[in-house]
Amino acid sequence: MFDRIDPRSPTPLYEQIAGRIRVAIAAGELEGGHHLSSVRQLASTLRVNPATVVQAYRELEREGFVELRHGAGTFVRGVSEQRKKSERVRGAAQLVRGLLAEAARLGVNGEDLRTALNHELGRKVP
Amino acid sequence: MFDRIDPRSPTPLYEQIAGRIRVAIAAGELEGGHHLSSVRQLASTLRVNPATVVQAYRELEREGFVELRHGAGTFVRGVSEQRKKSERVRGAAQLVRGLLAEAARLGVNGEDLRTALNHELGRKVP
DNA sequence: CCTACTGTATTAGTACAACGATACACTTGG
DNA sequence: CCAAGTGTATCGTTGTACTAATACAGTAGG
Repeated sequence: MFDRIDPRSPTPLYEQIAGRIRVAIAAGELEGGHHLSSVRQLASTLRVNPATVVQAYRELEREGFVELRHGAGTFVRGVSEQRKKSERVRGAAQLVRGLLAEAARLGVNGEDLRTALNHELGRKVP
Repeated sequence: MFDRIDPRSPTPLYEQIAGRIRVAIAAGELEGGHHLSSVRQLASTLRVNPATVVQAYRELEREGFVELRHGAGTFVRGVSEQRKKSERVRGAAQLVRGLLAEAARLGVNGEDLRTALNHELGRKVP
């Protein structure tokens, strides 16, 4: 799962790590109860400091994807499909609000954004 | 135009300043050739360091909105409607690509984004 | 039980962006 | 010509995000 992790990327290491695991969970590759690699183990695999892995795990915990159990390990939290969907919707809404704020700053209107998004997604309008 | 500028906002001062001017130009409130406030003048109005205003002006210059003339002042550049539109489209595309990258990191798919955007814009599908 | 494993907490170092201070160089109007 | 006003360049201080280092505390299997 961690073939390539790039220390020179502008996106922080802990974000890269959290990102991989997050999409794996969202995609259903990791099921609820799955025991993730320990902080030290993953850190040594990635040639990274344990604290960095902790930061990634903590972020996933805040988002409700995993559970950290002191002394035991870190486990994927079981989430219903319903919950997953509503989480995605919530996340999408938040992203879009950020996008709109940014666009307003730049003087770009919503219609331009919609056009651009449709273009980027391949123009198939539902 | 600068009723409120917030030093404690997470968005940098120079971004706030550039943002105001940018939308004013994009909206046509400031026409080509308009002489903007001088660096020092605007700085003193905003209770901010001149260098901060310079940074804002420079950003607008890179984006082609204004022109800085040494010793003379800073002026709004005349841009054709055509150019304005293509600039908006380019900006929108860039924003959307950023959005998609962010969404991929979070495990949110394009359809969710489209739905969220339509929802946020009031559902009217062209 | 107790050892070897787990996460936790605190601190430090590094890099970088933001902002400010100050001295410099160009333009323009009188 | 030159003084007043303009942008320019450079440096220093501050705050913050990222990563690492190290010592602490809980859990569980032999």
